[in-house]
Amino acid sequence: MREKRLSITDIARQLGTSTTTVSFVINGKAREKNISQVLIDRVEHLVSELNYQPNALAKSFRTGKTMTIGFIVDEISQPFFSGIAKYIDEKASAHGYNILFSSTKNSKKRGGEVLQVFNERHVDAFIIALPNGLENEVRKVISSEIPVVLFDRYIPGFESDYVLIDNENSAADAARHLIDNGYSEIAFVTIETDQSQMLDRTRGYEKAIHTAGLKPIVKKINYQGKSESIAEIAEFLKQHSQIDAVVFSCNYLTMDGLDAMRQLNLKIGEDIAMVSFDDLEVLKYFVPSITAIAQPLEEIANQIMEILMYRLTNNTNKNKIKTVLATQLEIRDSSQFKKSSDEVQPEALTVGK
Amino acid sequence: MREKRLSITDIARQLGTSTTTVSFVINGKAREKNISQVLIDRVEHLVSELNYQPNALAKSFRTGKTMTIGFIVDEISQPFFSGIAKYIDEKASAHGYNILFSSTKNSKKRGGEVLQVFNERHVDAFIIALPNGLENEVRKVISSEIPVVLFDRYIPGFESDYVLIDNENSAADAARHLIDNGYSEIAFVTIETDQSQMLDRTRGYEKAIHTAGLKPIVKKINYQGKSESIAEIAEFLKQHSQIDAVVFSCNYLTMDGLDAMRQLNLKIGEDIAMVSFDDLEVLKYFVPSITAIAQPLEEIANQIMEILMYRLTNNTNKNKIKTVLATQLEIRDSSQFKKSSDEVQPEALTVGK
DNA sequence: TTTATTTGCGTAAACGTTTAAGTAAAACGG
DNA sequence: CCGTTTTACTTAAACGTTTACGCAAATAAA
Repeated sequence: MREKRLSITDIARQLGTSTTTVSFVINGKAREKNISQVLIDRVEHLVSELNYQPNALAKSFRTGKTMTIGFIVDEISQPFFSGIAKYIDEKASAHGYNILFSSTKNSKKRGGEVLQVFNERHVDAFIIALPNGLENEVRKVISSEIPVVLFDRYIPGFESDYVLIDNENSAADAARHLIDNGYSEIAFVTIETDQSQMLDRTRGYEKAIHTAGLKPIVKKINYQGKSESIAEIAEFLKQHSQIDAVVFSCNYLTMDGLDAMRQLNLKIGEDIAMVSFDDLEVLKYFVPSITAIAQPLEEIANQIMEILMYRLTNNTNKNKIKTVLATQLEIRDSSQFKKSSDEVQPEALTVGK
Repeated sequence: MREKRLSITDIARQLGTSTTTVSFVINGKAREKNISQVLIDRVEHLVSELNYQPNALAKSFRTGKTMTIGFIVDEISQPFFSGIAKYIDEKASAHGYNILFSSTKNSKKRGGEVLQVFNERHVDAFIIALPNGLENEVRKVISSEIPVVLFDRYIPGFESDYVLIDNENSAADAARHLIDNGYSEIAFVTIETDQSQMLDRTRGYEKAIHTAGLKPIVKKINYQGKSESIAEIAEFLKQHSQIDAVVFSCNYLTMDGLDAMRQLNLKIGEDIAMVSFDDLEVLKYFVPSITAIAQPLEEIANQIMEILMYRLTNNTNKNKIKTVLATQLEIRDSSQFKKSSDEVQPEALTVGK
């Protein structure tokens, strides 16, 4: 038996005025609409006395604006996405927007459903980590003039606003870092995919390797599941025993790689060096700590919200805004072995010697 | 220039029928409302042909149901919360509900604002990790007959549905595990708070310690920030050099503890054992791996959604449902030292010996 | 003083649905 | 064949806002 909420009509009736007036006062349009100060005061007083809360549903229905942003990612529990979500929430809240989220599991089907549901709910804008194969559906949304900002990945040639990181140069940096530290048999472990960010990372790695006159060793995992992936990485490392360093192309491959190396009893920083694309808490606390390419989460979220706010205020979708951000290579102990062992924590390196 | 969407009226007009009929068909009430099969078919045909999508906003406005659940936590980026969010999203989506989330930063002010905003938006239900001091506001929501399920913590004597874990016994288990493995100077590091889950954990620890005839060593951190916390833990451990094991009462204290121990050059599993309340990926991959109390994320989410669905279908708020779930003590290498070193991985224990 | 403008409000329509209530025709019961 | 029930639909109100438009009174301009 939910009691009926106070409506703007109730306020108007109690004041013997019209809903128009009350609405103007509540929305701060009183001055421009020539409402007298006396009446403004009376309205405001009663509103706060009765603790009147406007019905956002009715408002949205009438105006078409929901003050809601749809946030669609592969999986909200992935630290990268929940980290972005954190900052997006902060910034959106500051602008009066709320976040409606859902995970797609990187499934086109789920993605399409979420897109449709959020559309029916009239979200004012979308923030999307584009799942495979959903381009056409997203294109439809974009052409219906609803602001869409993609992040983490995009489709080459796909016209939309996006915020990415410089995947190619980041991967190249990582490879160069290993090269500079004396490694020469540097592998790159990635997934079998046509997602742009993964291809860019692979290209960056290959360029750096070629530039150094080395031979690239690329392993593409056809990702079926965690245990299969671990086994495949382990097998790969066993088969290529010359490898002295590995770059893993994303956070979950890094984790699988850690498992694989543990299985093979390979000691990181000693038997083999590694760099992770994506920084994870575990990497910092690992002994020896593991070098990683850190994405600037807050900056990504900032840029996304900048674009969205621009789109939402200036009602235009023209001239797509394409932002590419730099990453930070967090150099840690385990990738500095071959060059000189002085800088490495003794207790990490003397293990088993 | 967003083009006007198709409305139920357009459908009705094109078919030369009434909106009522169309509405009934769309909502699957055609049979019970005695719509002829012929007409049903015509409506359904046109609806799919024109790809008509009902305006969820108008629907919500009319019915008062938004098919939205407000999810309010301290910080969505914390793995515990984003893990719960993941499962909640899955299960809610399956029931046609979407999740509107926001983080409170455990601030009463932010929490109150979020609560109010979500209320104005007429979310159908709330899932809340109750921030300090927000009891009265939440109580108001509950008494307005909107389903609310609390999780992670609650207020003793606060009448509401909740899903908790058995904090007291979990902490006691952890302490007993250490005792059984031969540790005797076991500290408990927690925060200065009156949050129920922390008090319960402390009580569990103390009971187990007392039962074993040992002396409790409790350190309460007045949490001001990460670096202060690390310093305080380090100072504490330095002052009490007799300590041979520590239980950290929550995930972020565990992380701070790792930092503090690193600062002091204390080798986990060797100089000192530890157990973390809350499992984190870093703990599993740490060498030696670190024992932790793992909360059953999916089961917690399951129970929350069970309660919510019950409340949302049976329109009653009476007889609060209070669920307490067991945890799993994930026993790993670093807490099995004192008892016998046979079971511990050699490379972990021989370090520095 | 007359006319034009500004001030200060109110009236009422509209947004897209759902649904109570009504109606006419068909089917049924006796 | 007449009254009753059932079938198959329609009419119209309602949900709580926003806002275009209208209008009278006050003020300014001429």
